[in-house]
Amino acid sequence: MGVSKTEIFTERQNEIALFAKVFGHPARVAILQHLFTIKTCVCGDLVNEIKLAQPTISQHLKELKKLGLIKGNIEGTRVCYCIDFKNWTAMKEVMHQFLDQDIPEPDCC
Amino acid sequence: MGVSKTEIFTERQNEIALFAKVFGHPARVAILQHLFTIKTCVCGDLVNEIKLAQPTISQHLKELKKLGLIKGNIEGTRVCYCIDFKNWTAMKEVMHQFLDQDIPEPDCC
DNA sequence: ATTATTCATCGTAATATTGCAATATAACAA
DNA sequence: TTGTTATATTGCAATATTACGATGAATAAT
Repeated sequence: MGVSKTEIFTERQNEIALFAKVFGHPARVAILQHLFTIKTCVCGDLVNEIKLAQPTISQHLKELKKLGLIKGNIEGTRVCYCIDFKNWTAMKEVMHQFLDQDIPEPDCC
Repeated sequence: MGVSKTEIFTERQNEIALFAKVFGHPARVAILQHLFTIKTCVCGDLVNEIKLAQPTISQHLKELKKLGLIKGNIEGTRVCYCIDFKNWTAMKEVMHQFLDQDIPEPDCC
C-alpha cells in the first residue's frame, strides 16, 4: 500500500530506518557533506552549490531539520543552516550500533 | 517528479544514498538484525519472524540482494540467506566515512 | 514607499515504494 | 504422477517521494 507497517517493528528498528531514509537521497547527502566541509553555517549558497531548484533544496532541508540533524538560524533575509552536533552524535551512535553488529566469522555460506 | 536527479551528484554521494535507502525500511533493518543475531543462514523463518506477507518479505530480500548485502543459497525447496560479509564490510567503510566526517568544534550556531 | 533578495509553502505532475492476493516455479514426498 | 512446501514473480491499489512553478512573507536596499 505504500505505507510502512511501522507498528510491527521495534522502536529501534524504526529509528534506524528513519535516519537511514533521510540519507537515502543524494541531495541530502550533498547538503550534509557541504555543511561539514565548510565547517560553518551555510547561508544561501546551497542553491548555487547543488543544481536543484530552490523549493526542492528547501524541502530537503526541512527533512533534515525534522530529524534534528541540522538547525537553522534566521539572519535577516537569509537563513543559516548548520549541523546539530548533539543530535548528529546521537544519530551516529544508533547507526554505528546497527552497522557494527558484526560477528567474528559466519558459520555457513 | 518522484525521480532523483542522480546525474548532478557525485558517485560517492549516490552510493551512500543507495546504501542508506535500503536501510530506510524497518523490515529490511529487522531482516538484517535477524541474520546477524542468529549468526547463520536464515532458511524460511523470516516470514514467521516478521509479520509481513511472504511476497513482501521476498521483495525486501531482493532489495538487499540487489545491493549485495546478503546472498542466498538454494537448499532444496528452501533458500538460505546470509550476510555477505565482504560487501557488508565495504558498505560499512563507505557509511562510516560519511557518518564520521565530524569536525572538532563548530565555528557558529 | 518601492523594489529586490531570500527562503518557505502550496499545489501539482511524475515517479517510486510498500504490501498483498493470485499465481508461477521448483524441489521434494508419497 | 499428484500433492505439498518454500520461495519468486506478477499485477495492482494505496501511499510516499521528488521536483518545480507560482506565490507568499519577511527583511534589506534604494
